Amino acid sequence: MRTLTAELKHLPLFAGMTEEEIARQADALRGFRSREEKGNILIREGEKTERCGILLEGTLQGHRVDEDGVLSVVSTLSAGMMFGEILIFSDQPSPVTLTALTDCRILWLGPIDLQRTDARLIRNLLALIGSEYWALHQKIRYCSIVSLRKRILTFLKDHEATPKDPFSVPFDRNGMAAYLNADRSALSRELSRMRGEGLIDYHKNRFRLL
Amino acid sequence: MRTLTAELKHLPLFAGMTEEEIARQADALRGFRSREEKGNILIREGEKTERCGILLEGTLQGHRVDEDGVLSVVSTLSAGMMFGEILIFSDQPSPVTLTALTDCRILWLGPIDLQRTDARLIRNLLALIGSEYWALHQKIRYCSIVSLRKRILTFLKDHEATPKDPFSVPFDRNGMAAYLNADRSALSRELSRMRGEGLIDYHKNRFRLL
DNA sequence: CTCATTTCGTTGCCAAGGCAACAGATTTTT
DNA sequence: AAAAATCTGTTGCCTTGGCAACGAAATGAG
Repeated sequence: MRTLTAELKHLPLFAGMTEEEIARQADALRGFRSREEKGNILIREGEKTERCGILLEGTLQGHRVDEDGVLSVVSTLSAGMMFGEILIFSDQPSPVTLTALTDCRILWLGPIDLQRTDARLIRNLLALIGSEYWALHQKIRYCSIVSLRKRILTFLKDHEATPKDPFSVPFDRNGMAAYLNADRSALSRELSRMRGEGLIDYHKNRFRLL
Repeated sequence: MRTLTAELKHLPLFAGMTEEEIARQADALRGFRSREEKGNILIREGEKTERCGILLEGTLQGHRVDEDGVLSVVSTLSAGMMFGEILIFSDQPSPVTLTALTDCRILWLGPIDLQRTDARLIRNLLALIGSEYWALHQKIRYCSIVSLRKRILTFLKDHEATPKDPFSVPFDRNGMAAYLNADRSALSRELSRMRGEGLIDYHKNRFRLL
């Protein structure tokens, strides 16, 4: 673990720390790497965990399936993002199931001994928690919009980097529908209506607001 | 501030700490008390803050109003709960507006210097963040249930302390509707249907599952 | 290349529930 | 206590969008 800190120094968790500090902290944090195949489940809904992780490579998805089998996608994680870091300090079970959407490389951390942890790292950790908290609020924002059209538009606007330019969303139709709590066919229908009215243009997961 | 630690030692944030430690930490945390009248806004959506707080007495509500004036209630806080503790370590703006639903007493804390903060207190803080995170996931769980009836039932089950016993929910009809993302009249209609079918019984904000 | 599998679009049907409007009940104000 | 304001229930109307079913397109496997 004390090797390969080069890959770690660009991670938000280690921001502002020297390689030496990182190596020492990663040691104290009991870090180790693993590979996960597409489809693997990293954390199951309802389970507790004492480890959190950083996604070094690949894509993860946090989701939940209700009694009727309806899939609800809560989050999508891309490289550099962290997961489980909120769980390990409370004894709450995981609210979602975390699955590898592609082959992944993970850096696992924990259990974390706060006494031995750098204040700088704790600050970074808290900032990361803030981001995740924010993402969750976004999801709630979408959920609480009644009209599907407005829900879609809000979602798209939030993903638009610069006005009028095309952009990608990190979902296929199914995923997008599950994230927006909508029926896939209803989503398709509404999207093509919106294209018909000249509001948007799109192809696959690339969109453009007009 | 170094007085009146008696009231603080039962707060989750100070769990497991001696009065002496609490007094020292509360000092380091720049704590001070304030009173807020019913209707006061403590934090406004979109604003950043470097202070967080603990609700010593009263009730707070976190909510958001969309462009069309639709109210969405995100959380309700009762005495002992904390707010804003996630915000102060990230530079995210507040995702909700926090309003006093009744007259309140608040203990304000921050800005927090992590270097000078007890590890025990940080652990407590992280545990509290975990609870809030969990509550947010609950809200998402409700949101993502399509059928209003199931949404109501899930919500009620989560508030039922012991099976078959009556229990209160911390909302009036309007609040409950806003929290469940439903129309108030639709909620009333569904509730009386459910009563008609012998599923539940209720009066005002007291319910019973049958 | 062919067959299989997954993904995406389309459309008809229909029920859930949003919306508006009103009435009774309850609470607060004066 | 009277009046005002707020809260809750009820009901009719009608749109939104869930559901199912199917075909086309795209992707992948053998």
